[in-house]
Amino acid sequence: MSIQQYKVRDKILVAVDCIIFGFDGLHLKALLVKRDLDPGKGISALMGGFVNGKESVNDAAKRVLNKLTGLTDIYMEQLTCFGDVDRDPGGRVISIAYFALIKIDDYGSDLMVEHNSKWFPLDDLPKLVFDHADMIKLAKERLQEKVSTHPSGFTLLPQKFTLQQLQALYEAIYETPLDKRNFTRKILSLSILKKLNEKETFSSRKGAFLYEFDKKKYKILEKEGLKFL
Amino acid sequence: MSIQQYKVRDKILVAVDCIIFGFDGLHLKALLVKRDLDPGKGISALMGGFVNGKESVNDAAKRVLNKLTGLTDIYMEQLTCFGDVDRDPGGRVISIAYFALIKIDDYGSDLMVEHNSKWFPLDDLPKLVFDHADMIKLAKERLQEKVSTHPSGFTLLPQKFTLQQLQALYEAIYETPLDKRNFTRKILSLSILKKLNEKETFSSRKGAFLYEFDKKKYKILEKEGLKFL
DNA sequence: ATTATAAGTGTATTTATAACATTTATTAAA
DNA sequence: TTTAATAAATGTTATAAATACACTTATAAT
Repeated sequence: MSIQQYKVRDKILVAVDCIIFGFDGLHLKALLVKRDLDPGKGISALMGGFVNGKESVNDAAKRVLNKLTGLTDIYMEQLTCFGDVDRDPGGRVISIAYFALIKIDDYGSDLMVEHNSKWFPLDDLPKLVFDHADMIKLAKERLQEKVSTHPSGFTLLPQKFTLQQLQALYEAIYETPLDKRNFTRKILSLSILKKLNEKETFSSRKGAFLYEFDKKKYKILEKEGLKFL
Repeated sequence: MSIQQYKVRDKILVAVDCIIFGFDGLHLKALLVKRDLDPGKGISALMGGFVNGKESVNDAAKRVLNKLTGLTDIYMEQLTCFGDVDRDPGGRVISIAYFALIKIDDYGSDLMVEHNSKWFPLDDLPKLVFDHADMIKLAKERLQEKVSTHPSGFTLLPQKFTLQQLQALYEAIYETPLDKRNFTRKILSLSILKKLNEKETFSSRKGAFLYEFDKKKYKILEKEGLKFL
């Protein structure tokens, strides 16, 4: 219900593109599709779509993400707007980029076939359409900042995880090795992990204790501001 | 020169809005105008405008900012996209918000008359149109993060400034008092300030030494990542 | 019983942050 | 010319955080 319309001006196509991060225990990965329309048909691209007039930009991003993954309640936040005039040779399209973090195992192989999608390690990306490589680069930087002050990274791990998995995740995100003792001490000192009476015995004979993120405790500590690593 | 056009879809009006920060030595302020078109005519608002089809979103923000201030080379960065469906009762308009930092003295009173603009302390803002209050709130949070790792704050001060002015600026941005000795030691330890052989004697009998930001030194140290406060 | 594997753990050093009060330079007024 | 007033300049100590570094332990497979 508009109370008054603006006079005719340059309307612009608005798209959303999603940088979807996953973690396989060793490498940070991005989920890419083969673009199914020209320009750039057949080239690797981020999952994206146009924002329609009746939905918010955030909702458009959720819709696109849900279409690709079938998942709802995905951790997602807006990255930035890419607004260069010639970024898309198909027309004047600005794109609002979002980055999302999902558990790589939640994304089934049937969906990969259906959407012609594939995980790529961040350090070995294929050629990408338009400015999508810039988007991924920026998203990675934002992810690094984010996980240093927020527990968002846990979203990339299974619900139950070992301290070594968590460390491997931070090492992959920061692209730097970390000292195991210092890492363990630091992360446990935050007291936002719940140690379970379960071990994962897949990767060692001794077995490593599993932990869970303790959301309640975190909510209490959040206000004062935690520093992760 | 498009190589192929997308088929007709929902095109959307795209606006930019600028949160322009200034510092008067005591308070952090935002520059606001009286909106000159409906809806919301006469109500306080951020300076904004529509993005036209032939300019990048960033260029649109620069244009709008230049129109208001007459200034070029302003420190500015994109904040985020505000994309709710009903955020603007005048129609479906998404807005890319930018925040800018200027020296309050650079903005002459003739321009204030011409644009019906005025500085408001952040803790005493008038009623604002649409979601502009949210934009300012978010911009302030981003500014706090920004100045903790980048020397952007200097952009709000005169080129030559005293350590007390700099401290007052950080106190205003963080909304918290800081210890003078600790502040001085910390900021000087970064060695990105050049002490001048000049004193400013306006606010004390003894006079306080003036300093300048040393851009060259900063560029060298930047890579390793500085932590300001 | 032995071996192989990754898990789990402690200390000492360095660096950063935080808390805290007096002296100094200068001008204006007595 | 002394005195008073004002803000500038300055140092130390205590606490907390980050870093560097290597051996012991639990378990399953042989």
